[in-house]
Amino acid sequence: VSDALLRDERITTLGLFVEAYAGLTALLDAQMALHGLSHAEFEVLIRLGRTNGRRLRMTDLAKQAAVSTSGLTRVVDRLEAQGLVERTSCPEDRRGTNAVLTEAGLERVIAALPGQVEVVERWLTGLLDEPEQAAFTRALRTIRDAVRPDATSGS
Amino acid sequence: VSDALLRDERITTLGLFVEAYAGLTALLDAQMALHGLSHAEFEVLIRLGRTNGRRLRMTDLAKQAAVSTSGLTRVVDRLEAQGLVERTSCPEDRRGTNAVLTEAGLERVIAALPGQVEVVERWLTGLLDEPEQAAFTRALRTIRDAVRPDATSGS
DNA sequence: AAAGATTGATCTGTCAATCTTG
DNA sequence: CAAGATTGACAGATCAATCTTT
Repeated sequence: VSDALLRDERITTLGLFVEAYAGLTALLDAQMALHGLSHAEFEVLIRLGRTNGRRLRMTDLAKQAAVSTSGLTRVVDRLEAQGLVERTSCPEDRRGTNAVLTEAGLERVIAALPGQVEVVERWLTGLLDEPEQAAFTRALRTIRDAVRPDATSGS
Repeated sequence: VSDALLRDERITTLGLFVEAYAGLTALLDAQMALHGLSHAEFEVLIRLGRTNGRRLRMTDLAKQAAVSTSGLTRVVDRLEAQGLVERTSCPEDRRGTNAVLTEAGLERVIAALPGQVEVVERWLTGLLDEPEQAAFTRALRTIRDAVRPDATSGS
């Protein structure tokens, strides 16, 4: 059996991407755990925090956070139980539900942010000089725009 | 409450990283599913395929693939049930178990690779010109080397 | 006692089915 | 009937506990 593909350059790039992501998120998750948040919970809170009115429909939030709608239902269940998010029904479309960030939710995510920034600074941006950082960010944005056309739904 | 951190540049970079990764792996996973493999299974098979003797100890394989040892036990259980991997006990240390890639396992991962390469080419390398690709790969390697010091255990 | 591997309990996410509203 | 959201059943991974070998 020919196995040249096992060493293919593009597969190597993919491997680096996967390993860098896994290593970095392990550090980020450990940091977030100090503030009682999981990756998925942080993802939801920060997206609500950045939105006008600090609220999004469940469906839009699910698309942005790249989870299924049922997965989002469960994340929001947990966040609501902690008082970090509230559900309110959409006035203009009674099928819909808005997830709304509470004051406590905003405080929680803001409390977690300095630690997250520190990890990113130490293990990512701090390892690259200015032009490298710019090139890296540009490449990521190019890829993101291609593979996640609906990542900004509702915002 | 001050919320300037919500728009911090480094958090934005992190967001791009997470979204690019999520979008890309969704495409890769769909492609791999056509060959009956999950992400974790592919990860294990390709690492065995690249190793001398096509075998690794469970502990080393777990470190490389960034899963817990119990998680690896379960992945190898499934792969063994499909005949893609075999367990053999280490001759020199009877506590250890080697996971060995079978001929069928090698064929399976090689069959899946062209599709993976195609996805990477189309949604990552193909979107960047030569110097951008080189810079992107270099940055990823820098980050990976920092955050995953044990990613090459046993090889 | 420590290391390698596995197992039971549990947690988190998905898919398919269901309920409500448009 | 389609869209938004939720629920039950289930798949995949982790942690803590256990067993064997060093």
